[in-house]
Amino acid sequence: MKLATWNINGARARLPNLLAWLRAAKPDVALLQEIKCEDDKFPRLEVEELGYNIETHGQKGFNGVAILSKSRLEDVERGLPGDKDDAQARYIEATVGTLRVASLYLPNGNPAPSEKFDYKLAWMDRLHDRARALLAAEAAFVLAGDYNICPNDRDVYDPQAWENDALCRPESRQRFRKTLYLGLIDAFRALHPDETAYTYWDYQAGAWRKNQGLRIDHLLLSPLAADRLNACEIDRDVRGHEEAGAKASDHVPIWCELAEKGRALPI
DNA sequence: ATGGTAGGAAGCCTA
Repeated sequence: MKLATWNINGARARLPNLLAWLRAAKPDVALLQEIKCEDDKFPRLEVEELGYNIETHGQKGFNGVAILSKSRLEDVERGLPGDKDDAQARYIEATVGTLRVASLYLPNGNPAPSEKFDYKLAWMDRLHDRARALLAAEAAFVLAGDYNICPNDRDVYDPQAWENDALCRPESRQRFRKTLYLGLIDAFRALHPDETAYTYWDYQAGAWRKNQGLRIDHLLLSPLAADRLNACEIDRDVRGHEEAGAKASDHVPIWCELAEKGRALPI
């Protein structure tokens, strides 16, 4: 199965781009972030016409996440556990076949330090606890989305210029590593250990033209999911695609291909 | 070069 994640930066403004990409890339599961609308405003009919089931966790104006799946979605959970007062729509989880998937939009956290940075770090601690609970249940799972984290300097076009940004701060990277050290793998980095590749280019200052990007969108796989990992790639060209007059998102899709069943280990 | 661009809301905020 092909599982993709994409921060589309507005589901309604980006509908032509979303439909064109779904037709071309044909993911079995697509995890979306920043739909920027309430659940009843999501362009449901147009996406359903392409054969997708849809579950959203939206809010007015900002944030908002969704899961699209060609097969049935079960046991949908909205919101990241651990703070019942958190009103921001940044997390949705569901089961597709035997796989648990989450679409997550991790807080940006700038400026650092600030209340926003504290919220980011607390959110990362909650994500760590959620990953630990899923591991304890021995589930095959993928936690994917816009992590707003550059894991290493290799993932930043200008590490020195970004060293005090919330996306690169040691506190942010430490928490990302802590979750990886539970036993999850960063699918792209596992298959492309030395490659410099980005998933985001700012709209401003000609960042795309100058290839001044960041790798901040990630697919984290549990051991049972990682055993099935065949490929992981970034749809980089999408950054330059206008569709029917709609500008590109500042993020591009990243996807992985998972074998349907566990493979024998190549010993 | 301390600007630049975009989406959604609504007469700014978030990224």
